[in-house]
Amino acid sequence: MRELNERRKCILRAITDVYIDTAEPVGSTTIARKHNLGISSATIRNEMASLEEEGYVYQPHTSAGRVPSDKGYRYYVDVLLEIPEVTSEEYKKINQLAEYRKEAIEKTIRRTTKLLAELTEYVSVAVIPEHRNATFRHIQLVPLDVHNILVILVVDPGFIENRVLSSPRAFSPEQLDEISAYLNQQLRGKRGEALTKTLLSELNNIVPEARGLISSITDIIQSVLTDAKDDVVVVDGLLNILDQPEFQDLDRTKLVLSVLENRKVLSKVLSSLSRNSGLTVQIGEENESPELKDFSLVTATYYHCGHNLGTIGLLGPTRMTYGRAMSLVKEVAMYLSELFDLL
Amino acid sequence: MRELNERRKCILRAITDVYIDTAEPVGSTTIARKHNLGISSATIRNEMASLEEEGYVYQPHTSAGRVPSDKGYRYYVDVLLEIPEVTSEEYKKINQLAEYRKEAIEKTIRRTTKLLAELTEYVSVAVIPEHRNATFRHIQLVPLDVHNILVILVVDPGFIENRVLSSPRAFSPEQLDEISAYLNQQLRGKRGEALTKTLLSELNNIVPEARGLISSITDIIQSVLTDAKDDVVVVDGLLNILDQPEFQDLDRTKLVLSVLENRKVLSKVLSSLSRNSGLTVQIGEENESPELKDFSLVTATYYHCGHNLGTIGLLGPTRMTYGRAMSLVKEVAMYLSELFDLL
DNA sequence: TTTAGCACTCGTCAAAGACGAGTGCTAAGA
DNA sequence: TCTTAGCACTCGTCTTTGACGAGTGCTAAA
Repeated sequence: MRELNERRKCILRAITDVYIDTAEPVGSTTIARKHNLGISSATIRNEMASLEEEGYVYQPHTSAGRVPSDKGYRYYVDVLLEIPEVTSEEYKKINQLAEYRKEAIEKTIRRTTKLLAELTEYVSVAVIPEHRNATFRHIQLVPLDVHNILVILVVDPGFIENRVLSSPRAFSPEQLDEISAYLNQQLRGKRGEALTKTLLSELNNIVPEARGLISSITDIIQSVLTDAKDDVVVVDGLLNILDQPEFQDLDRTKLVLSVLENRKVLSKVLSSLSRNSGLTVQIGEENESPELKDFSLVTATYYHCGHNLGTIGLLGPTRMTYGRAMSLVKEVAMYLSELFDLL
Repeated sequence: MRELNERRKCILRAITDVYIDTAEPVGSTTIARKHNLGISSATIRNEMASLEEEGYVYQPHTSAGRVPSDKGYRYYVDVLLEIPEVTSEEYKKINQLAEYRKEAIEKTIRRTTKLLAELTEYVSVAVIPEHRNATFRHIQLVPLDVHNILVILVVDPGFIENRVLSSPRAFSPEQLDEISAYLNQQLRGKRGEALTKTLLSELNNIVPEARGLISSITDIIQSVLTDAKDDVVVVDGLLNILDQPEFQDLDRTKLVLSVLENRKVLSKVLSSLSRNSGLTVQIGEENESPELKDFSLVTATYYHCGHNLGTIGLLGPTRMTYGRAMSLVKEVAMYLSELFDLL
């Protein structure tokens, strides 16, 4: 990408700023009036024509003003944009999330997603990491009544799984304790692979009557620790996009909403982004999925002890306020990482 | 409400059926043609005028056909409608919910709500009962590490609460066991009121070092068992209403969606309905909340051992397919009740 | 009591035209 | 060579107009 000269930079920035603000194609006179660059509208028109030739802006129709193209937004984000600080107001709200630190990780992420949606007018998304990288921390077997056993599995970092197992046979608390004690001793800090056949048969030897129960329990552990289930995608503020002027057309909006609602597309996109690190901006057609070609996606990954945990971000029209979105997303991801490191 | 004569019944039924199907005002000729009642359109026009006079139908404008009023729908539901059986297809899907029986009650209800939304083109809603009526079943304290203790509280029917407590002091597993054993022994099957000061001070005597921890734990129990938190309202298929032809106007739709999304209104309406028993149909202005005046709400309560547990239902335009909605909601509520009785 | 006939109402849709925002081009000035 | 005033031109938007038709209520005859 060739450098633009200073004047064209100014004009592109002006076009983008105004368009982000108004959602209307920006004409030469508007720029000449508002951003007094000491330049007439005619000159601006000439420069605009050049910018169009180079693909930074385009005209929706002949007699309209200019709108930034994906390439234009890209240049804007990479070169022209100054990322603002988050306001103290916002900072305060983000830090209030800590009140909920006592909940499981998943709820914290949901709450954070909600906050992002509330602070912006965009759709907030997050992947709650699958447990594939999780390690065993603790298992607890609680006899609920004669036939039902509550299995509580705690994995690192911070996930808690509850399942109820029904069994025709009754087991004594001691038997259950033996099973859980053994598992806790053997598996602590380990991954799913640690659940070997040897281990299993040894456990069966210790409590031979509980063969069936043991296999159910280890199934649960296995599935929680290693199964490649789909990442959980959290979406909040879906209806925010209804307030965006580009979604006045009901049919198109319905299409878009259904794409965002069913989550498959998002799951794919976010999962692939979670391999990146730091702050990422995907603009329009840069998105992997053609369904998102009218959207931009600002994401950041959050960590647990330096370990890539998941992705959180904002999805809006390409005409989004990149600066604010980027600063918020970054701040929130950093905050989450700090929070989880305390766990 | 006076009885209508047979012919008017037929005409009202025809108007309602056709209008529910097409969402277009129904003219006299349409009825004369489709439902050959052996009667001319002119006669039907006369009868329609009478029906209008009595308030069962109205004209959106002078030269339009007739549309059922709330009163008309009410008569239709009460007198004219035959409630169909659920199809075997639907029955099968409902019964597949049982596969998830092993999960906590809350998830089952969420899943059921989702199914209702998928089976219909309406918005599916449910109240997950607050725990106010819950009784204590079991508590388990799991030391996660030196400073964090996982509190697992199981209440009847079938709710499981997880909380993590951080404590500057370390406690031995034995101490934790003493606390939980005591609580389990004293509180089993009891309500929040059982958590008396006497009990608390006795517990403090048993493990005096854990005064702070004990008060955190009992706070949790207290809040889960008795605190008047808002009912959790589950909404699914919110976007289904976008497919309804009456919601083509984007502004109105946005308004409606925001009402349904924020849940306060729904919470109020559903909570008051949960006092009813059996199948309830609220039509248009019959709804407590003016925001729902264009909607009908079909709900049923579900039970646990004869005890009123919560409400589940469907929300659609007044022009909804009452028969199918009613049969589905009823079936689903019955199914849930049976399921929970097994717990 | 029913119904054919007819005048009347009124919403919808498409075509036509006014309007105006914005452009590109040209030519003159710095 | 760069800038800019001027101007003709384009084209989307909004409003007006009129044709169309679905549906009505009323009247009068069967």
